[in-house]
Amino acid sequence: MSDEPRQSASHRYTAALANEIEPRWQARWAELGIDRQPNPGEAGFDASRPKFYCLDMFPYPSGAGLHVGHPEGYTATDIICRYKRMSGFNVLHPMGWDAFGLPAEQYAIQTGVHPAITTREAIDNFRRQLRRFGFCYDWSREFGTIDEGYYRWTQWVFLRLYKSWYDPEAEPRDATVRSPGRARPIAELEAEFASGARPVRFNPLAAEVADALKARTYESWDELDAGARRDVLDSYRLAYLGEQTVNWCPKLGTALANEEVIDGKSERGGFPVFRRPLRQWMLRITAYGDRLLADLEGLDWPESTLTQQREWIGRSEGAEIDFGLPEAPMGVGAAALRVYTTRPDTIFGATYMVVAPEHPLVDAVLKDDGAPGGLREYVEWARNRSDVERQESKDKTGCDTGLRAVNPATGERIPVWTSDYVLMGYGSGAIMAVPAHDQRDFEFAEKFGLPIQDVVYPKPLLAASRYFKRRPNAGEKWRAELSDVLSMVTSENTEPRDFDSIIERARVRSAGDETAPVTPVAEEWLGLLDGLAGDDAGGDGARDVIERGRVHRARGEAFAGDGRLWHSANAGISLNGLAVPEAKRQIVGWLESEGLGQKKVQFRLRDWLFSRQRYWGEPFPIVFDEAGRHHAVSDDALPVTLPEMTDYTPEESDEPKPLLAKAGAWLRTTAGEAGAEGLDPGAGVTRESNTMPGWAGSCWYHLRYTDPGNTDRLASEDAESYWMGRQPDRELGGVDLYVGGAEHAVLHLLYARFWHKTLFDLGHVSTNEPYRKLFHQGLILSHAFQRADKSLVPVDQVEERGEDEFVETATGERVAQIIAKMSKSLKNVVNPDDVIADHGADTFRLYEMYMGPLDQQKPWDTRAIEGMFRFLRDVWRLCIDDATGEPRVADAENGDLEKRLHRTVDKVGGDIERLAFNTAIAAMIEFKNAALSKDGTPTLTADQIDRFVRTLAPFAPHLSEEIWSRLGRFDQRGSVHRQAWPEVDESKLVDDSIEIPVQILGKLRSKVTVPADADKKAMETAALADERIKELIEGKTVRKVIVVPGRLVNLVVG
RNA sequence: GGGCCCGUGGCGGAAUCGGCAGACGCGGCGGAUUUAAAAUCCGCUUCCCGGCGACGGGAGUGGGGGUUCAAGUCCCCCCGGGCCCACCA
Repeated sequence: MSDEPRQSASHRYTAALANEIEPRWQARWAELGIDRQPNPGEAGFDASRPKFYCLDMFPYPSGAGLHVGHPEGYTATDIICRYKRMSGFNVLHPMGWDAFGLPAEQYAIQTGVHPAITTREAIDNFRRQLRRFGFCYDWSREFGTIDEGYYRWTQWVFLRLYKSWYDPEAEPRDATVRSPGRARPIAELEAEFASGARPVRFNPLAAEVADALKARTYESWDELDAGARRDVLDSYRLAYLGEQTVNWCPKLGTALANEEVIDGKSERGGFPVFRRPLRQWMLRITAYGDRLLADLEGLDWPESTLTQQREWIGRSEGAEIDFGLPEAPMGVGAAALRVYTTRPDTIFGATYMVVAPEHPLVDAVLKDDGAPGGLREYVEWARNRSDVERQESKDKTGCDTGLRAVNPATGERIPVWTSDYVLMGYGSGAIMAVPAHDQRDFEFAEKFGLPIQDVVYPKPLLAASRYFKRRPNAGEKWRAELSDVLSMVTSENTEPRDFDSIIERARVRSAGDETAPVTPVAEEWLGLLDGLAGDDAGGDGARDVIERGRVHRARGEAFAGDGRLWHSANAGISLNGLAVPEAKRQIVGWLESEGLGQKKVQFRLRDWLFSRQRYWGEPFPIVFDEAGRHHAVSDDALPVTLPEMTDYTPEESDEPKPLLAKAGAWLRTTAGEAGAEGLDPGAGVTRESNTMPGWAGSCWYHLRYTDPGNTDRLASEDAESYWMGRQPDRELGGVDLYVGGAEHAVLHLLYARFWHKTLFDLGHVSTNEPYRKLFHQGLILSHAFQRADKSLVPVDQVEERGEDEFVETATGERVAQIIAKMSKSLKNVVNPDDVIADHGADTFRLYEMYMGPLDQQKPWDTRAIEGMFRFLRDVWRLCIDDATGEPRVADAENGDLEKRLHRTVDKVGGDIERLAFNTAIAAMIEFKNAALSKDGTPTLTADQIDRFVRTLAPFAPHLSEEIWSRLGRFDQRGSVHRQAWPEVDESKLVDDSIEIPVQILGKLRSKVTVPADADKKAMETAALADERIKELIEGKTVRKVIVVPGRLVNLVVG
């Protein structure tokens, strides 16, 4: 082997060489600090450069280590950051750890090892793996959310929420706020109450405060005692204690997320789970509902994410309506039942009402002796039913409460039922049921035999009638056409967006067959429409339709679409003949004038449940005095650290008991010891023993990176406003590019926006929105195998039998190869460490970027990695002599290659800007293919290698630096990663002459070469002079010539 | 059930603004080199028809229709796949 001639080529690019040069350069870069980015005011900061803040969603460091999905987004941002740095930007590109969380705690329960230990180990492993990729993070800014120096400020932000309220009338801080209102310190509210500048009352926006309390306005602040003042102020806080129904598992001693509850039992252990109201910390995110919605406008975010946020916020406009309860038994206590509806226009069709099983009215009825039989049993069953169960079975269940309400529009007495399809958490927990026009109400009414009353008449039929009227002399053909229209109208439950398109389709269908039969359905509808034709708004014809034409009902559906009202009249008001929007306006106006209801904006968004009964999270900076009142820990006393514990097993209990409640010595202390504000230092206090949820740390980490070591503030004003501030050319400030998975499209991004906005309102940060531009990388998938019954088989239990034939080893059964998510159980997870060992980090980076568009999901193909390795090997061979390891430099410049190089630089730069790394790499491969000589002679001058290597550097930083160094450039000018992006000579991008296609009737027939700047006339002349074209148009008339300068010529011949 | 996204060669994908469909890579086929294989290098590679060949003709971007001189791209309908939300009145 050793005498093999090619063996002398010992300087070839191999995996071994990659694994030698990569760590070597990583160490050298760290030593030189080339990825350090100084802050304003620090040595080495260049104020003349614009800034670029590029943020990756920081990982949760799991024990399993890095997944191939992590480096996908990280490589993309790395390329952009390196490119931006070369293009003259100050680049902030940090990395850290989202390290509080459940998995570490679960592991601690099993092993007794403190979560901090396992988490620190996982962080060290993640850091090692990330560094091996050569990412240009400024590691001097690294932190974890579990660092005391970090979560101290998480607690500090919580206290800002605790000490603030939302003033809907306050002037926004700047014009980027698109909806009124702003958070203000609660001290200002107190001062306004005390001075009489503001009427003293409970917070009208507080969901946790009873309506009766909210209705009252107090004479003066002095009238109230200290306790009452606290109650009033507490109702305004953005962080407050409120009741929320949760899934409570006594055996596990914790509340569970809905996903952790299956069939009413805990996922772990199978213990029973109960829905239980629990008093805990809530954040008043609903106060920001309008702003979180309105400020989405103007963000450069994926449309799908914007949509998801809008839907999650779920703003709807409707009305609150009071239904009288004249015969309610004593003890029910309410004279009216309040409902929320988005369709007040359908009130004439409200034939019964439904309240949630948790509704106070139900409890009131149950206290009464006259409660109907079975009600108690139903309510108990329903209240203990988990959300998961409710979702699994959508069969309607319910029970009559025996109460009767009065429909204010019709004056009729209607029954009040209870059912779990009405949720206590939305609106007022009660609805007016309109079974004719709401699918859920319809199903309920069908099941329990409740009356159904139509009041809205579908518009397509009105449109069809107009169409019919336009053709009074309709013959067979038109009848056929109309029958098609009608069959479409009646066969589709969706409202056609455009009636003309239906007509168009009908015309197309019937065009081929003039005698198309008139179907029985169409016949019926033609009859109905005949009756209707005389009067759109009403009359006997329309009434006939209403009575006979209950098409939707016949199909087992309620008609929920837009349309016109009918049968909607009493002595007080008539909605007959009105379209839905107008009918809504009229009925709400009438209700308001009668004092029976008013317009109401409702959000789907609920306040954020912020307490967890867990250990491994941020402790609340809150203590309770002996009277049970909460008090803030002062800013100076932060952080409140977690107590050491030896046993992480939750306590079995009937009452919710957080894990920290076991830490007796920590739990019970004095106000002085805890640093509590406004209490006698000797007073005994109990610490809040819940911890914050995993989301807390990720709500503001983008701010900390700007100044991670600051001990006085969450970040200095200078650093924060420089990195997060507005750019001269942009309306919005914030992070310039935020890249991460689409799984965070709602919760993380909504929570972070909320915190950021509060900090903005209070003057702690300089922008209204945290993330100006957002991008989601697509999932990286893998192969898996599927049996005929669709069950999946791990890849190690399958063998290949020839072309595309796979069988399960154990059974010999044939299985299909499919694309699936990587998962441990399928044994198809790719380990980044292995890929780097086999090919090097540069190849790995290139491969992941070459797989396809960054935002699409793509299957991992181990074989295709080879292609990227070959590319890098060829680049190496292009620049470095295999035998000597010296650079291969041509003396004279090849003009064609020079042109290509300029185009490549231009294309790659543009592609990076639009995150199209796959095509950028393709362009570089093309250049390599053109430049690589067949005979082994050098083709590129030193200057050309210099520029090409700079172009490749953001993608393959190690190989580029090595070639750069062997070219002598490192010694002369320092690292390739601190060089400028190669300049593009515009004149090199255009050719003198270009080949343009000549089409005849849109079909390519020939090509002609014309000067690049040829005008229309010249192009036309050249095209018509072409031999082939002349031949083809021989004897035909050229009717028209389409010339697109620089692109093509198209001849229209006839 | 609702919303969003996506369907292009054997495979991943390209076509950035309605203007030459299939760039680039993988795989495959043929050849060179080799005692041989691997590796490497060179060539071909959407399909169909004709031609020894240069080449010529036709079809073609899930299916059907429309707009246009021109459609992968825009509009309508249908089919298939994926993701998210899901009793929110």
